[in-house]
Amino acid sequence: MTTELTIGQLAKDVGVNIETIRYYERRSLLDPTSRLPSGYRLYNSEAQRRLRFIKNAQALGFTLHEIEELLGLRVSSKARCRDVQQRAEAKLKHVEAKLRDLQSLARALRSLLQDCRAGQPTDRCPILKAMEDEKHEKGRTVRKEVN
Amino acid sequence: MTTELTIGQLAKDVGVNIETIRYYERRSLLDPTSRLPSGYRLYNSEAQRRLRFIKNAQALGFTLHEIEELLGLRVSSKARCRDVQQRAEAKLKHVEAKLRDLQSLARALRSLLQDCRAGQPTDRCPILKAMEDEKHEKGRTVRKEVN
DNA sequence: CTTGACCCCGTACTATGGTACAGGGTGTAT
DNA sequence: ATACACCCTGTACCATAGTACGGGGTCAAG
Repeated sequence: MTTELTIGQLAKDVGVNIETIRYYERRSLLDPTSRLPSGYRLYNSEAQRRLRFIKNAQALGFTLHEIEELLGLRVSSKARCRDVQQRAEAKLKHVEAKLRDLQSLARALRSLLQDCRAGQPTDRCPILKAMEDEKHEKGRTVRKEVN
Repeated sequence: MTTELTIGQLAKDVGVNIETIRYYERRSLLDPTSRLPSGYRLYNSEAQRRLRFIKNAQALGFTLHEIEELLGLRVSSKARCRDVQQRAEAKLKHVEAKLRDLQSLARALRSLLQDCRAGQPTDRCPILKAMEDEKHEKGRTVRKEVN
C-alpha cells in the first residue's frame, strides 16, 4: 500500500505546480482520492498515475479537453482501443499539417533572409517589402489550426 | 488617388473582421487615416497596406507584439534592415526549433500507432499504456528514437 | 505554545487574438 | 420620412492553460 501524498508532495513528485493540480481538479481531470478532516487533499498512486497520464498526453500534443475524453475512454477499456487509435491518428494528421505549415514558413523566412543578405543592407528591406506585398497567399500556407 | 474606405469596406477588402480592425487600433497597430464628422473611420491605401502587412507578418508566424516592433522599425527604414534581418533570423531559429519538436511528436505518435495496429485491438491499448508510463519525461519529451 | 511550513477556498490576473453585445447615431435610397 | 445598412463607443466575453494572492486553518517540531 503506497503512502498517500498531500498535494504538495504529489506536485513535487510529478513535477507540476500545486496550483496546476487544483486547476485540473476544477477541470474535473483529477480528483483527490480522499481528504483529511482538515480538508487536506490526499492522493494515492492511482491519482499519481492519472496525473502522469495527463502530462504525458499533453506532451503528445493533446489538449486538456482531448485528454478529458481520453480519460473517459480509458474507463471501460473494452474495444475502446480503436477509439483511442482514431484519436491518435487524427492528432497525427493534425501535427503533420502543422508541420507542413511551419516548413513553408521556414522556407519563406529563409528565402527572405537570402534576399536580404544578397541585397544592399541599407536599401529598402526585402523582408519588409515582402510582407507588404500580399504574396503569402492564405491558401495552404500557414492556416490557423482548428481542432 | 484611391478612394478612402470605411472600416467595413476595408475589412471586406483585406478579408478580416471589422472588430479585428478596431482591435488593432486598440493595440495601436493601425489607426484610421481620418474620421468623418460623424466619427466614421476612414482608411487610405497606406492603411490598407499596413493592414495587409500585419496579416502577412502574422502568416509568417510573427505575433502581434513582434509586428508592432516591426512596424516601429519600418518607420525610419534607413540602416534598419539589419534589425529586421536579425528579427527574422531569430524567428527562423524559433520556427526551426518548433519544427523539431513537432517532428519528434509526430514520430512518437507514429510509433504508438504502429504498436497499436500490431497488437490485438481489444486488449489493453498500447497508446494508453504508453501514456500511463512515465517514459515521456519532460526534458525533450516524447521522442522514442532519434533522427 | 509558538513558529514555520504547509494547506484550504475563492477570486482575480496573466498572455494571445480576437468576438459579441448593448444602446445608440448616421447615410442613403425609395 | 422611414426603413435599413452601416457605423460609433464601451464593456464583457471566448478559449487555453495555467499562476498569483488574500485571508485564513493545520500540522509537527522545538
